[in-house]
Amino acid sequence: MIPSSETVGTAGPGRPRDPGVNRAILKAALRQLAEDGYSRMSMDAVASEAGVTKPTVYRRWSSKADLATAALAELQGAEPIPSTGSAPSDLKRILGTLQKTLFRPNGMAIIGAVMVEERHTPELITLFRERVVHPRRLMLREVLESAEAEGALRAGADLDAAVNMLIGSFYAHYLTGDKMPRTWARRIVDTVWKGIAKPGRRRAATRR
Amino acid sequence: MIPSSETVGTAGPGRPRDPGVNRAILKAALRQLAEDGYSRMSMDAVASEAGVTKPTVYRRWSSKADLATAALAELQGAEPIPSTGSAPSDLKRILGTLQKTLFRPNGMAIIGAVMVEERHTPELITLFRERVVHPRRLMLREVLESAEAEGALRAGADLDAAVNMLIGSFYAHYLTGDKMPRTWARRIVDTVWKGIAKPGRRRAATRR
DNA sequence: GTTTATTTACGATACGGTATAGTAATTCTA
DNA sequence: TAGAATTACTATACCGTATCGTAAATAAAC
Repeated sequence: MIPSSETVGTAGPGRPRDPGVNRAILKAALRQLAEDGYSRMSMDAVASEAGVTKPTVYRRWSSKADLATAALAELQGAEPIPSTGSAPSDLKRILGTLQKTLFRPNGMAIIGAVMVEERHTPELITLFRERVVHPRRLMLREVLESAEAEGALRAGADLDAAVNMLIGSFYAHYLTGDKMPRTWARRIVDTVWKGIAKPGRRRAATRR
Repeated sequence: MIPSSETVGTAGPGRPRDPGVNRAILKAALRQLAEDGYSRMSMDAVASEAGVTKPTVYRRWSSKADLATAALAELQGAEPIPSTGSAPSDLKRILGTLQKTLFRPNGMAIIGAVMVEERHTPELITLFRERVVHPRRLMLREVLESAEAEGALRAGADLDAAVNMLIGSFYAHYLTGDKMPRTWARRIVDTVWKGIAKPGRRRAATRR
């Protein structure tokens, strides 16, 4: 467990820190990390974009890697999505928000940014996995497991494969460079669901 | 259409170029591109690793971006895989080689490298799509279409979704950081196939 | 056919310009 | 007055270019 490396401002004497400065720095760092990647993200540019100067940044985070991981840690995992009672419908909603997240500007670029740094700055992808990848997978996994518990899935359905297919199809599509159709989430879930659900069963009506 | 930017050595008088030098430079460039990413790849380091000096590199490629795209172009698209007659079996073989390609050292890192440069050096991802992404997708697509022509798939099967799921599941798995099981290709194809094949039909025996 | 000039490739080295991470030295402010 | 913020700085790295000398091949002169 890596302790937070952010230098805490003690509440002692002297001028107190402006909490807005922290937020501005992290926001600028995250934006540059996503748009330019780690190695092009510069402490000068982050400071300037945040409206402060470099030593102000270094007072809070001791290095560039430190700041970058702190910025990544700001990424919140997927917000919980209320269940609709129907597994395919739940999956579509989860993937719908995933689609919005990934395909807004730089939603996908941050994945490239942490991937390419796996060798030089492995703490980035480690944290990204903890904060973003695993929570999202868990949401899908839970929907699938509860469907399985209700007997909706065929025996031996490969839930792990299903999770990877649901999420990975977005990545694969992104790499084509084509525009993502708005019905994408529905199409993916429909196809995956046919692969894991009990056959011969009328498919539940799906809301939308 | 971008013409090859490599400076061709005319066969006129003068000392001929050492063809081994070209290969060594491209190999070093590709390695650094994959391991370190584009912005950390340096012309100094490439030259040194290739056993030449910088002007020798610049005599052949006019810029760093030029060299990087030339190195990427060396990536050959998937080699053709002979058909076995059974679509699921063909898919498994294609995914099997994909698995070997992606999960050998730096097989995945190059994807991150071109992704993160989409803004600064978009020609990298453009070329990568042409040379690597599209050929691979086409192979899968062709297997699926011929299965469809033989009436093996259910009506309205979403082939595009299937292709994305087949490939994307690898990417999604990679992002978890877990080891890839050796049976992965089989599991993915099995699940996808159930989602697109005609139901009620005894599944063809799959070789292995 | 031998010799000489010409042309190109390459190594080694250096340099200009720019950019970056991180660090004093100094001023400001609660 | 103590800590926060700024300005100025150091050290380093990199891209791209230039120079100088040498190796290897062709073309021309004799």
